[in-house]
Amino acid sequence: MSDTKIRNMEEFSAISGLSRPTVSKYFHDPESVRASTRAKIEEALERYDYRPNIFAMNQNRKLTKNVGIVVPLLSDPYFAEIARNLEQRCLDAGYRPTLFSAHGDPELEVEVLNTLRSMKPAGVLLAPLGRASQTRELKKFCDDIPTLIFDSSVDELGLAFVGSDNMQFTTHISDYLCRTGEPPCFFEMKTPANPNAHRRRQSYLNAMESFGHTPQVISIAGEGWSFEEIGRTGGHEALKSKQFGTNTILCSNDRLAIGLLTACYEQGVVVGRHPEAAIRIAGQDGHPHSRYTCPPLTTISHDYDAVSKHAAEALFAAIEGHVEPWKSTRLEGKLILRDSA
Amino acid sequence: MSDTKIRNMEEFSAISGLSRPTVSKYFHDPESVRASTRAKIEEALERYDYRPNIFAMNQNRKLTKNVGIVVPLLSDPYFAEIARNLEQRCLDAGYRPTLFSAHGDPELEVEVLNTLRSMKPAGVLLAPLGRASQTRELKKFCDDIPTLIFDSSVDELGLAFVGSDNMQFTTHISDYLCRTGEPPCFFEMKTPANPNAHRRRQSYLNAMESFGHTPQVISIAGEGWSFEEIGRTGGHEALKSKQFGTNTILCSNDRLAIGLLTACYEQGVVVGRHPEAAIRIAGQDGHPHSRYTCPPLTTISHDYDAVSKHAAEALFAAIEGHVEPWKSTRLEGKLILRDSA
DNA sequence: ATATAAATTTTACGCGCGTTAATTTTAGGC
DNA sequence: GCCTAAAATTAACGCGCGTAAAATTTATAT
Repeated sequence: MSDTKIRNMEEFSAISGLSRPTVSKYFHDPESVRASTRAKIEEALERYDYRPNIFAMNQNRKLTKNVGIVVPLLSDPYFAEIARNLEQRCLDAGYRPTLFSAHGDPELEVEVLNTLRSMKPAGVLLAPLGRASQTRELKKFCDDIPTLIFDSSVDELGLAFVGSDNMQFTTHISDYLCRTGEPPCFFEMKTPANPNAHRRRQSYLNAMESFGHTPQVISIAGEGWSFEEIGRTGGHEALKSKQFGTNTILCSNDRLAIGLLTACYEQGVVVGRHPEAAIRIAGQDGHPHSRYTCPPLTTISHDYDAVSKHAAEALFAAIEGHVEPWKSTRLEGKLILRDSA
Repeated sequence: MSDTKIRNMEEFSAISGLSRPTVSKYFHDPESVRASTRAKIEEALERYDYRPNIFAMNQNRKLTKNVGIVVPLLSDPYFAEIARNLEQRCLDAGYRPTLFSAHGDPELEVEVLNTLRSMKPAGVLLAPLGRASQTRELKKFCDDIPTLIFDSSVDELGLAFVGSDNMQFTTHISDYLCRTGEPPCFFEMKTPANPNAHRRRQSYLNAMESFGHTPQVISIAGEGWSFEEIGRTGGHEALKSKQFGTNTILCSNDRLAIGLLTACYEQGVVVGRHPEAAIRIAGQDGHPHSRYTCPPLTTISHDYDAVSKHAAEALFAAIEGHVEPWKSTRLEGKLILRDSA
């Protein structure tokens, strides 16, 4: 590795014995130049560590290789995990991913979208916050930039939607709970931050009806994304005022369940499916942490890998020109049986 | 809002009735132009949504406004939280933060650093993975780009180090545990992923010595960053073979403690500080999840806000030319008393 | 009103690379 | 060795903005 600094592509093409346009072509697509030429460049690349100036590169290119990944809340390990998965797929496909989080704030989400706009991304993978108020901004964004919506769907925006089949989630786990004990009541936030919650409640109601059971929904107060705390506080209240009509509680999501488990612990309520337990608690999401609660949480898990694979591939296909009509793909979850229910 | 598209700064300066260099100056620093001029620009900004092309902007500027934030593992809520905090501070200070995670992989960390290099960042906030093998690459990076190291220190690299006082952490919580019950043994990974673990073990040994107690360190096997699973597996083994010489266990970090709590649950070992409990467990870090374990985890918490405030301010000061000699700032943690110990 | 400093305008070049069109070289088949 | 298609070179322009120097205008104090 020589340490003479290469200032630009002009200099680099000189030392590799080629012309600048050829080298430029190489960086755009290594396969587009002759093998012997490619060898020359890659040899020079070994000796000098030159990298094209990305700012100059992206300035004129109609299509950059940038891909934006936007999640509503990165501190939620569920989104962190799926973002990591997507990021890796972008890298493997030769794109340059950039990660953004709205941190639960709709205004920040709009800010992120604007930042993204100025990066001229080839495409964006977006898990929207799902506030109705932002749909207009969102629509404008999707009109300008190839955007694939994942996790939670908003109208028929973007190229396509890929996410989990929330209906199937709730139906499946409700079925399991009904078959193995008392039919569940449903524990949720009155004003959920995530729109998937509505589908889950509805599926719960449908499932209970089809089983011939009376549904009971406990909707607790609380705003924002601190689901565990909301679940804990709401759980305390519900326990104290004996709102749970059955010994089985299906939570709208795992984070709420985690908070409820804490509330149960704090009130000395024993949770589990063994005979001495007072109640059963189940969640939904397959949250990375659900394995480590006490008792470990029975839940129905997103197929993280399949969701991100579908999402990434659909976006890349669209970027590369394979036009397809808008489509919604909803993947099934897998029941994970643990000790809590 | 008119919808005639502004193509570039030339056009924008025209409709705001000013010259391009003045407008350019404004975007570089709004305070650098006369108030009346600023008003004109901002009025035009209301009517037309023009944003300077960031690629063209950054191309020639010696110093961009980009700031890189690099953490070893974004799916760890501890890093996610501190990254969020740092990101906000960058935004507030007028910088453009970009978030990166090494996802626990040293090679990816080097990749991230190279990507960052090509972004010509004004500065970087880096929490290194801490693998000895990477220090050379890391040093080269720090030589070229103003880098502030946080969370875990590597030699005397970069502009400065800001992190928590791991010695104080362990000393303080050891002291608490000794005063309130049996002296603790120390539960850690044999080959920790994070170098802070070594300081914590040493502080534990020192603390026990100064209290006149015999220390006991249980080092469990396991590679990588799946601390909960490592803690759970190692916990099971340690419990079965009765390796814990006391009824009090201080874990090297909260994630390990969370895994150990699960192991205890699974073996029917009651954890807590009440009379019926068999053992006490304490963690270290103040992990966002520690509040919701069962029992809630007693721990000593990073001062998230203070760490990120110090780190961000030190970097901004350096960027703005306030040269200071290398300095290490280690902030104290706060004991959080909960039910586990 | 006048002087002076500060702000703005004008003019012009450069950054590093994308890209295009015309020209020349090269590789591979006959 | 010749022909042809493919690849590389040459030459040149443009992208959108940073920036510098000189000329001009504006604001503020006297």
